[in-house]
Amino acid sequence: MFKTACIAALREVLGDDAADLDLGALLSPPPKVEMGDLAFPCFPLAKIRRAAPPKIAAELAAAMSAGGPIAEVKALGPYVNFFADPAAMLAGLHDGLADGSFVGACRSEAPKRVMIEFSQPNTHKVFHVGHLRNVSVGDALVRVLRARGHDVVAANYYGDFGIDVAKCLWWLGRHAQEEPPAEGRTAWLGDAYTAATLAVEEAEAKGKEAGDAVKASIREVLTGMEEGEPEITARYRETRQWCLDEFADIYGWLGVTFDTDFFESELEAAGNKVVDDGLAEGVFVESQGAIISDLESDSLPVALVRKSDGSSLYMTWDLALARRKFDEFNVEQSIYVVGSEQTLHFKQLFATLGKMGYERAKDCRHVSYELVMLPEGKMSSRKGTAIPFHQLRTRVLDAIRAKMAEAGSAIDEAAANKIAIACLKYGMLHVGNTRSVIFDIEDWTNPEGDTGAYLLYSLARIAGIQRKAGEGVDLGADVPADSGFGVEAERGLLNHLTAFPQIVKRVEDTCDPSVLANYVYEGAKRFSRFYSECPVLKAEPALKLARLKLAACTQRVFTEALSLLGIDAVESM
RNA sequence: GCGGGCGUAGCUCAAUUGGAUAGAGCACCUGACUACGGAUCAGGAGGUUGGGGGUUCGAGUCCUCCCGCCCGUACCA
Repeated sequence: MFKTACIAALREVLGDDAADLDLGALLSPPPKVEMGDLAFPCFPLAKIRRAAPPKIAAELAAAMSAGGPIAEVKALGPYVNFFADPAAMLAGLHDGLADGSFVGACRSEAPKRVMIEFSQPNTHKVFHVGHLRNVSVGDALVRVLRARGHDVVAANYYGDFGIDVAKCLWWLGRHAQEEPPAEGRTAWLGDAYTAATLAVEEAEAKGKEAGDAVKASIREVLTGMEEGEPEITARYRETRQWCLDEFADIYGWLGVTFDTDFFESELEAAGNKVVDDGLAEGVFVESQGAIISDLESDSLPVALVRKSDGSSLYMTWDLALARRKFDEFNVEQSIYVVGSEQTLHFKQLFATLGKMGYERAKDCRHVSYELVMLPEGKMSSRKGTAIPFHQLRTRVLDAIRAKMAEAGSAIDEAAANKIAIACLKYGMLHVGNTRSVIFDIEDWTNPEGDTGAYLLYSLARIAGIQRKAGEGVDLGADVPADSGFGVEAERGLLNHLTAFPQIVKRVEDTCDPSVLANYVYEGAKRFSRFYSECPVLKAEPALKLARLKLAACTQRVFTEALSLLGIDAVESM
């Protein structure tokens, strides 16, 4: 309403000069609240009107008058700055939140059916901090795209088969007397996998013969898995289930859910069929004894789809899986949340799907993100520096409980868990996808500063105000014009809250949840300033009403924004 | 070699997609009504945005050439 009023006012004074200008796009908030709520830059008019931008700004401002939602118009240098009527803006936001139109404004004009594949954990390997970034990003995207009105299928894809699994089982077979721990069995299996990998390397170091012997005995295990040899199959099924149970436990704790699960172990036959079909159709060709997808027309290197020994690869499974996504799930868009080291793989996958005749291949999207690092440097499961998830969880929880104890509050386990999750997810999400995340447990759980706890704290403070305000106030009532509402701290917060729908859209466009995470943090900063500068309960009735309404709006928007990040609010902490 | 990513305060990150004096947090220094929750707020100090050139009213952002780090580059996943 305010913005459209500004556009209308500009269009009126500009006349034909506005013909080629996208006024809505040019209008943007000034860097500081005291400069107004929206600004119009006059640079594009300089050529048309053949005058200096500041002069044009002054002329335009003089030609416009305040009225309706516009409280004031004035020129500031080369900009025309519009000031909103704060009470009207507050009323607009509050009513929009009450009748659902504000959140409704987040919705896309073109809803579609989209599948988001993320997490993709490997069984028989450690689930560690690094994997948490993928889960955080993927889950946030699922939530955001749903808020945008899309029909989202959240998909997981378990790497539960293949030579790596065989390695782990091979090692266990040789150390059968060792018992798995009660907690962290995935990590325990991961250790076995690592030990097996080291054993292979050691053997190889001794010579080709020794290396081949070890690899052959591992391959025997794989063959046993493929052919259903009883002992191997029993061990495989049991250990696989341990991993799936532990993954379920992790997702449960994090509040992450999937609509469908895919398993690598189920794609072998479909993969073979994709390759055979492709050969028959001339999509794939033979090369050096292997089957490839020639992507020269797409300026990409060839992609191997079947090894010369006849076995399939990662690409083969992914092609088969993509086929299911299109044919069985009928998705219009397919999103893959996978680390940036696989960028080439996905370019090749999408190009190959295009060659196979899937028009929607062009709407496939690889959401790539950089690695998680430790303050000491790269994580290495080899060196044991990767922090297994179960260990991470207890360490973060301990840090949060310690802080609660220090603050003298009774330790509320439910709240402690929510705060721990907020710290972890916010830490993973507030950095842009293209940059690596440095996981520093001290930093992330630091009670002071830019953390998930800070976000929850602002909500706890709002809840505190509301508890003391009681039920007596009718927030639906209008704020009188002379309430005194509208100082900088109030308008800064109000402006920020209003921008929420655009932020949600931007997250979809960029597939980068850090946009939203930073938005909430910035909002929490603005709320804290409001909180310290603007007493609510002690204010005069009219002003108190306005501030209570603003606090309520803040609560609604923050709660919604955090939920899109997969973070739950707490009442007290 | 080729392709992609990154480089912003001592450290960790932003910057509304080309706009006003490049902003936050940590760490350091100084303050805040016996408090609607101090897990907070205000202020100070800290910058040649890796470097050079270019595009234009205007560049951290776009083009170009260097430098540094990371990733990828058909029979691993």
